[in-house]
Amino acid sequence: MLELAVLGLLRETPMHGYELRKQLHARLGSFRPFSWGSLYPTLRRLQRAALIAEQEPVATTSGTGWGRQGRRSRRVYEITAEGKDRLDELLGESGPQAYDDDGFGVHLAFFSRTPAEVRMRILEGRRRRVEERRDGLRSTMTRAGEQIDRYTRELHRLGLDTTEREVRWLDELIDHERSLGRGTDEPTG
Amino acid sequence: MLELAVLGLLRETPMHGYELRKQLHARLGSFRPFSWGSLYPTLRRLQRAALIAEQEPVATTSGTGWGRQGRRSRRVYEITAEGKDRLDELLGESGPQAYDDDGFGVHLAFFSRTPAEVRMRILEGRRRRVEERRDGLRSTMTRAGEQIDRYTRELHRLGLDTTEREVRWLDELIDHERSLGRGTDEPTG
DNA sequence: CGCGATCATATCGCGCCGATACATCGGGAC
DNA sequence: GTCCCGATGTATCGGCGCGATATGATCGCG
Repeated sequence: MLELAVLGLLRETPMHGYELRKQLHARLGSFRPFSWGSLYPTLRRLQRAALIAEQEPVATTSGTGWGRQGRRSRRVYEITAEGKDRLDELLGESGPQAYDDDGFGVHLAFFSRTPAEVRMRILEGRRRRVEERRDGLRSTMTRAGEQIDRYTRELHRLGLDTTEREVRWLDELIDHERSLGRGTDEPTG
Repeated sequence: MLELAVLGLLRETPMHGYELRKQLHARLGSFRPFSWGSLYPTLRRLQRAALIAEQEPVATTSGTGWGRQGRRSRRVYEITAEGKDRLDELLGESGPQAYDDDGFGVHLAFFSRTPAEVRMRILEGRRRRVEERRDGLRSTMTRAGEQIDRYTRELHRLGLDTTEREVRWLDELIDHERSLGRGTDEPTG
């Protein structure tokens, strides 16, 4: 997940870790609030795998590298050719992890780069997933409605409401995707 | 989190791992779908810490222990005295992890055993948390509404709707708690 | 000139997940 | 009768992400 997010951001522009995390938060908000403890190890891992590379300090004419007013150590990363391939590979996946609670938000945040038919598969997979959850909640509430703890019942009630709304929300997105496919709509960035 | 859930269930009745997980799902549904890879290691850990204990096969009168038609190896666990203490300790906590996305559902599923004033603190903490998230989404959407990717905007729209509803839902629960405190309502198990 | 806030990187242990393996048992197909 | 399938049941392994925590530079403010 973080791998996809980092590669997706670095494809747009080189950045250092701190900035990366701010951008991540701007896009994903609290859907996936990655922490430092994930980010830095991931950067190391991606670097070792040569999917990203650290830009050299680049001594300027007057040059102490980072020097002058630049921060002492500020590792700016850029995506490599292999990294781009890997990103495309990740973007092309539409398996369960692509519509998990965890993964769906991340994928959606980089949907513009995702091929249209993969987008469709992910949205439909997510829809199926959320429907399952909704149906499970419904049957639990109706069938065993009597013997369930009050608080648990409330929790399920909220879950039912949430899932119903997400299904409707997904339907809107799917409709929009379809209309894009028919060329009816302008693909507004 | 799993520790709390397992101790909470075993306090009610002894069970083996498989059954434990089914019960967990019945209560938590997809709020916290714990996997085998979590459950069994956790049982081992709790057993090592002597918070739970494995019941002996107990040779019956006709007795081959599990034998006859019983499953070959079916480890039935029960909570120990230390386990009960630990459960009370966990139930009494109202820190951040008690109203995290992850932890809140689990706590709520065992709210009946939670002291009333702790319940209140958890509900209010959760409310504050969800409000923060809601406000963050609002400002992101209004302030940077123009330059945001369409899909990201949709994601935030769903999040905003969800958080607004959860706040209202929490208000209902809080009201109910307050009415319980005033003794107006029957504490229906 | 000192001080706190922000910027910035990093590490460590641990909880949890997904995949996978394996063995037993009940029941329906044939 | 037997053969296979699906449910029951336990278990492990690698790896990811989290929370806590440490450390230091830099900036703005008084």
